[in-house]
Amino acid sequence: MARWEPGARDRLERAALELFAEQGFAETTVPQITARAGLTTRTFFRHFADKREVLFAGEDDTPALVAEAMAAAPADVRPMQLIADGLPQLAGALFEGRREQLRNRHAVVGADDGLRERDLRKRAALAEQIRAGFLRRGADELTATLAAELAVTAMHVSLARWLAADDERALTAIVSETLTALRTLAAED
Amino acid sequence: MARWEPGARDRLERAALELFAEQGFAETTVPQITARAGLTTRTFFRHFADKREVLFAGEDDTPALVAEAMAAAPADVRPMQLIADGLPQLAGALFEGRREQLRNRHAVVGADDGLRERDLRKRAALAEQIRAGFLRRGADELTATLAAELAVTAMHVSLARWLAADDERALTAIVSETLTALRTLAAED
DNA sequence: GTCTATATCGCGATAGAC
DNA sequence: GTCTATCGCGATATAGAC
Repeated sequence: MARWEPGARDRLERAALELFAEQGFAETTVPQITARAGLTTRTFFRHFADKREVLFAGEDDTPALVAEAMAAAPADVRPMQLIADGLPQLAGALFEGRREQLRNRHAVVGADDGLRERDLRKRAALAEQIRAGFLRRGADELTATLAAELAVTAMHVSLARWLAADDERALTAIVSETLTALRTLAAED
Repeated sequence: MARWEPGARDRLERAALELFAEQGFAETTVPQITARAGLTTRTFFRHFADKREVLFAGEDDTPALVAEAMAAAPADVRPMQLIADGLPQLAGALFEGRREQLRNRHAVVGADDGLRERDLRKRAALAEQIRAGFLRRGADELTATLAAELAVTAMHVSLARWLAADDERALTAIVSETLTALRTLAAED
């Protein structure tokens, strides 16, 4: 018998999610989480930098998938083309199939200012990564920055629409639609 | 003689800014700030929700100016048109003339993760306000959301370019240029 | 694992403005 | 009087140091 059960990180995540849903994020303390998971406060902070982070640990593979997608495209594909071709698929790969779980998480995050801040920071970090990717592909500074912001915006707007929808439309389709709307809007005038 | 000096909020802001510049944000404690301002810790938290907020109090008139600009435009002006016409002016009104001050603040904010988060949240709140404005002007949900995100993105990218530039180009011109680049990018393919 | 600094905020009281 | 800014005390949680 091991001195400690394996999967501490997992149990912490689960316990936290449950408690956040039951009592709200701000009302839940780290000692409560660790008590439910059968661990100590110290252990919690060894796995997560702060209390918020436990909610965002699930998204940790996003950067790798993004990097992969950006590196895989032929060198002559231009930014907007890459976004139009790659973003719908990427969104599908990242989120499709976990709609209910993401809906819960979205509700918890949306209900707390501090969590929204963290969410925003993750999004900004992603934009920065994409921007770097476009620069590496030869785009100029301004184009790379704007394309990255555009991609991240399209992604999160699409995700929100997908989670809010009653029907079962594929996220992939919603992303494409959002991108089209964005291009129509920009062309307007 | 008054039991307390007036302008507590102002003194707190000033003291905080000084200390942040002298020692950095994370290294400055609220008791230090209140000591310098001649007040108590409790008073600080009655004026500012948390330590970060003291750095963003200066931007408090932005929402009013935005609301005014959106309400002033004729009803038949479409979102992209409104942005192209209004954003450069708005940016000028909000920031022009305080370049050095904004550069300092930008450096302080950029050096701390927590402050970046707060900055992002302010930006998100602004986007939400603009989105509501477009909805009130009759835009559909998706268009309103995208137009708002586009406007806020163009603004902050422009601001960053303006602050980073060596020359003395007007912010107004940079905003217009950024918007053009964004539209060119979106049209690409 | 333990110890500790300090951020955060609730409560009740008070002083002056209107 | 009522309202608002302020104060002192104290409780609790987070997060980093040892």
